[in-house]
This record gives sequence, structure tokens and C-alpha cells, in this order.
Amino acid sequence: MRATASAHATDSLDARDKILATAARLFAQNGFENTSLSQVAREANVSKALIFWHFDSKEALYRSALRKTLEPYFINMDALEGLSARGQVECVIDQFYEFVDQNVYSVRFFLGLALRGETRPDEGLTRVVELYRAFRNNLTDIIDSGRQRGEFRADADSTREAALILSTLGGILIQQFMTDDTSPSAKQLVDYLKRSVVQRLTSAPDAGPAAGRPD
Amino acid sequence: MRATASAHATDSLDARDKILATAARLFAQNGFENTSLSQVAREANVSKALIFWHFDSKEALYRSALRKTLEPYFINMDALEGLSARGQVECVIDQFYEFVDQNVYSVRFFLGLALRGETRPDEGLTRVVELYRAFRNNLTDIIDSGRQRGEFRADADSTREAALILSTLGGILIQQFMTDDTSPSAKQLVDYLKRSVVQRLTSAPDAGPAAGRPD
DNA sequence: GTCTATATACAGATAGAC
DNA sequence: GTCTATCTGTATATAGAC
Repeated sequence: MRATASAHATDSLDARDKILATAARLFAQNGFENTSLSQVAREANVSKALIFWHFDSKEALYRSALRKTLEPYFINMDALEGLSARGQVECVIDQFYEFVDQNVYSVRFFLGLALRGETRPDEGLTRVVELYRAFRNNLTDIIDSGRQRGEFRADADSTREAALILSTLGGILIQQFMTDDTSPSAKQLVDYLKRSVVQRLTSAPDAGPAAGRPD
Repeated sequence: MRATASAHATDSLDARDKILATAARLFAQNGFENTSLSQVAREANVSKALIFWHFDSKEALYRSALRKTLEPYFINMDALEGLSARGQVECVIDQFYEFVDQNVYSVRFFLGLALRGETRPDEGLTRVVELYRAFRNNLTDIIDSGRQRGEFRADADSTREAALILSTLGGILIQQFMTDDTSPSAKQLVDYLKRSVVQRLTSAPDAGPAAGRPD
């Protein structure tokens, strides 16, 4: 690590950090190809050459910026202790929502990466996928233990249930990006999701399939 | 429209259509900024200049290609007639899934557009959003009429229910793009979704909120 | 470390022959 | 309609002064 006087504003960071912060912002906003080093240099108030002195190439800068963006990406499971299984499920859902809410820009960015199946130095994308999987495994475990403790119905399918919940959360996320104002807000949908999940997990087993669907 | 001998392979189309087909493919695969006209020209086996003769600019080409990509984007509601409300809900869900499955590439592309809040000649994006909204309104109506006919529980919230279903479907979609092999397949999730929706809509009203969640 | 000036490549777009 | 040749802008990256 480099020794640097700590500061609070982008303006008083040393040049390298200013470049990094600017690049992280621009890459997240406009993507890799659509962000030029001239733009980074201009907005960071440095010369283009200085970027190449600190980072070997545009790709190297991108990798560093990505690492910086990923810093707040982690799961805190402390809040779960002492809750009922039902409370834990609701808590994880809330955590996911809050996390996304606090990281809209970068989440949006990473989602875009995943969508285009980027060949870029991915390093970052895999970490996001891991985080997603961690959330899901977390939910699976909670549902399983809730089932074993008799809080949830005995025939609950924890794997699919967890996957469905995460899918729905992800869907609520992208539904926001569609900026479709006629639809319920994300917060409302998350609440509705929590209620229906609890209902699904605690109610008596249902009647089974049927209801003819010809094609 | 221009009079042209019809043909079956890209190779035997006239130059304009070859350009259009190539451009549609490349734009969908790599996006607007990341697709160069040189690339289009090379893969379509024409000169760059010819592209400008047929289309005024790169943006004009993009618009035309977008229109071509959007051709299969429509809803067919004929299959719904004569089904029970439950069958209709399941049918719309299946339709959505099948549609996405048959248009993965372009759906992926449009999702990417929505994500980055593209400023490009959007024309296409709005149509996609409209299609999404149509699916949702369709569901809302079905749930409402099912409720009025006593097939669904009287306190069903059609608006939120429809929005939640579409969110989940969208989430299942992007979850596939995360290429997370440890998760259930999309088909499985859609089936699970259908079952849980039916359960939710037909079961007796649940107990209400509660289940403490401190933070 | 930070700059100005420059090299090199390729983008979108035009001119004009055929 | 289709081409080759070329213009002009801007991109990444380097050289070398301070």
C-alpha cells in the first residue's frame, strides 16, 4: 500500500486515487468501451499520460476500478441471530433489498456485464455471482432448518424456494430499471413477496397440479 | 417496399438485406458502440461506403436493424379462450417463458439497453416496455375476473400479484444469465412459480404480518 | 509524478470512378 | 448499386522535458 494523507473529498485525494475514483464512476455509468481515457483525464483533472504512468493500460485501470467498486460487496449475517426461521427469511430478503438499494449504480453495472457475457477481465463478475449464490444458500439453509424445527411445512422445497425468492428479488430489481411508473413500487413488491413466501412456507400442503392447459 | 427475389440464405439476399441482417446480429451481440461499421461491412462482404449508400448513418442503420429485431415481438392471446382463470394464468406464464426462450439474444440485448438507460434512438425499448406492460395488464385482468367469478380468493390483490409474477419471470430470466449452474433450471423455476401462484390465489386468507425483525 | 507533444490505429463519413 | 481512396476526428499509448 502507498502512504497517503487521508482526505474526505475527491478533490484532495492524490492523483492516483482521483483517477481511480473518477474511472470507477465513469466505467460504472457508461461501461468500458464507452468510457475514454480522455474523459477520465478531463474529469479527474490530470493528463492522459499520467493515467498511463499509474496504470499500465486502460484494462489495468478498469481492473483496479472494478476492485474499488466491489469493496462494499459482502454479506453481514449478524442480524439473523435469535430470529425465528420466518424472521430470518424476511431479514435476508430485506438485506438483499437494502444492499441493492444502496448500490444501485454498481449493481446495475454488474448486471449489464452479466447480460452481455463480458469477456473483460471478469474477476469482478464472478464475485458478484458468488455473492448472489451466498444469499441463496443462506436462504436455503434457513428454510431447511425452519422445516426441521417444524416452523415451516414439512414438504417445503428449500432449494427451489430459495431460488425462486432470489429470482423474484432480482426481477423486482430489473423491473425498476424498466422505469414503468404504472407498476407498484419495489418496496411494495418486496413486502408482498415476504408475505406470500411466509404464506407458502407455513400453510398446509396444497391440492396438487391439474387445471387443464392445452396447447 | 423494394422488389427483391426472395431467398432462404443470408448469402443470397441482396446487399441491403445482408447488411441489415448482419447489423441486427452484431448490434444484438455487442451493442451499438461496440459494433463498428467496418465490422459490419466485413461480415456482410460489402464495402463500408455501401452501408452509407443504403443507410444514411450508423444510427439510421441501428434503427432499421432494431425494427427488424422487433418483428417477432407481439402477444398472441388466442390460446387463452375457454380456459379457467387458473389455466389462463398458467398459460400467460408459459407464453412469457416461451417467448423469452425463443428470443434469448434480443431479449438479452434489450434488457441490456434498459439497464444502461440508453439514450440511443430508443423506439425499440419503449416497445419492449409496452410488451412487458401488456403481459402484466393481461395477468391483472385474468386475476380480477377469476376473483369475481369466485375461482380466486376474494382478497387477491391483482395488481401486485401480476407485478410480482412478472418480476419473478424476469428474475428467472436474468438468473439464467448469471449462468449459475448450481441453481434449478429456468423451466423448473417456472413450474414452481406456477404452482405457488395458484396456491397463493386459491388458498384461504393467511394470518397477517408479525414475526419481529430488529436491526 | 506530472506535463506537452506526438505516434499510430481505427472510427464514422464523403468523393467520385465505374 | 457498388467500389477504392480519402478526409477528419478521436481513441490508446509512448517519448521525453521538467
